Amino acid sequence: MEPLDTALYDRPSVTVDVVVLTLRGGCLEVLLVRRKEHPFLNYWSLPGGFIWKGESLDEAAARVLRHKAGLEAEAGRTRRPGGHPIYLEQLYTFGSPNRDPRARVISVAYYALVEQSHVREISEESGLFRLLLKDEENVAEIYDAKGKKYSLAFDHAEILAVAVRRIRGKLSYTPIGFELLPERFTLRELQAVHEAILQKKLNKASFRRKMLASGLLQPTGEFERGTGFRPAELYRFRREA
Amino acid sequence: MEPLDTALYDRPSVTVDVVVLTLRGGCLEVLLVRRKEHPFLNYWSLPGGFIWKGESLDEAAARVLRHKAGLEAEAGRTRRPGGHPIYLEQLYTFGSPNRDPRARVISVAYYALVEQSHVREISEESGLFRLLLKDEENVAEIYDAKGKKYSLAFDHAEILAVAVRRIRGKLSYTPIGFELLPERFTLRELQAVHEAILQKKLNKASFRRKMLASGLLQPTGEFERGTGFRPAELYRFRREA
DNA sequence: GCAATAGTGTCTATGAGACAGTATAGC
DNA sequence: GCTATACTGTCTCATAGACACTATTGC
Repeated sequence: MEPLDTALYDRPSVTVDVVVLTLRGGCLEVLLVRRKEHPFLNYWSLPGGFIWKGESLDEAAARVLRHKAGLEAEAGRTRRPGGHPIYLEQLYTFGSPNRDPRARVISVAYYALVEQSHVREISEESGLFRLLLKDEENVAEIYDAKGKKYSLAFDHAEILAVAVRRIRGKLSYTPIGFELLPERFTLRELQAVHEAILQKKLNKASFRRKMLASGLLQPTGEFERGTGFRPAELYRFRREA
Repeated sequence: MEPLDTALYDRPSVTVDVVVLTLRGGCLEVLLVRRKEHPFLNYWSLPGGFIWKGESLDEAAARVLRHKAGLEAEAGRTRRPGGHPIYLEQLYTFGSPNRDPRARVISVAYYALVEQSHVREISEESGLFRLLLKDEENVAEIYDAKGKKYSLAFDHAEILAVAVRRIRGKLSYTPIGFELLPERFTLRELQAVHEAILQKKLNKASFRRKMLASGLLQPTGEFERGTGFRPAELYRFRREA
């Protein structure tokens, strides 16, 4: 077997960028990190990194999640601190020839769904930003808590747009809203997650019926406490199904 | 701006592989090419190629479609010989560290939907093969016209499995079946496409209602000829919608 | 009792499947 | 007339939205 002649072709660098999504205050938010290098010095950007030798794409994404987002992970099986895995899925691969001004860099984008309490608080180097995607737009908009708008490094605003569209589409046939909630949650909380992602109000009775009929929710027999009104039952996601 | 230090990281080669799907004899088929090099010498494989400098991933996929599958294309806008574009979409990126025994090769897979008459006839170097994906399997099976089964090069049987699952999912919320048919077609032909992809019989009246209600079909006022039974009206896909 | 939300029941509209019935081509 | 398929009408069933009604908590 002769060695592969790679000199004839472009030899791009390949990175993995991870869109870490969470829910806070009824809004979809994304974890961004501040760049410490040129180009786009001091711009906010998606956490990412180059692929290492001997590492699969999934493993690289889990490593980025662990090192850059502080989310515990095992090789290939990223886990929440609590124990069960963080939702992590490949999104799309971005490879416009000039998306990085330094060199040819192809980015395999992933997205992760994380419960808000597991994400580090905002700091100088990283933070959660509100994520807004208008219909018909192909770039997402990013705001901090004060409502200030930011431009992102590279084509990361486009990657975010693809991520939001993907999760909206996915939600319409899969109830992945769980992944943004603690292990036990009420149906009201789950409905709020769906409403925040889909950006529209849902019918309460219908939402309950559909969720319970799916067989994916397991009632725990326990209830909320100290709500000031009738407490709702807590459910758990049946991951085996 | 300092140059990117790429020596610290793995520098994989990046290829594009295209799953060209078509419909023949009521079955989903895929275009494969025979390898002329090691590894997997003489094995059938997906048409593919390395990414060139200055070329986007979409453009690379269109080029592979044009050169290796003989399907006319313009930069970024692959077109059928007749005039309207061939459906071409990014599928998934495969990057297991040992998927190519020679070197680290990451493959960005695309899939294309093509009318059967536009695909070259079977030859020594390329041909159409019947494509079968069993439930719960993560590799597809490949058969020639005589029913002989083949093993594919690299992880291409896995790529095909992902492609079949993607098109099945897509069909349930988008009527991409057109893309496998000539410009004008009957509702019976369209239904046959859906049945072949989804691997199940559909209700005729219901299928008609749904398709006509979608507003995506334009009646031409013309009819089939020489069928031996009542001829059906020919429809056209309204691409502007 | 009041406020607020949990959880249920009922009506309606919509859309899919089943199936029968009429229409139209070649023979 | 016969056959095969096109195309339509109707019934039923499942599901979603609308909305009202009862239940349960803290105050």
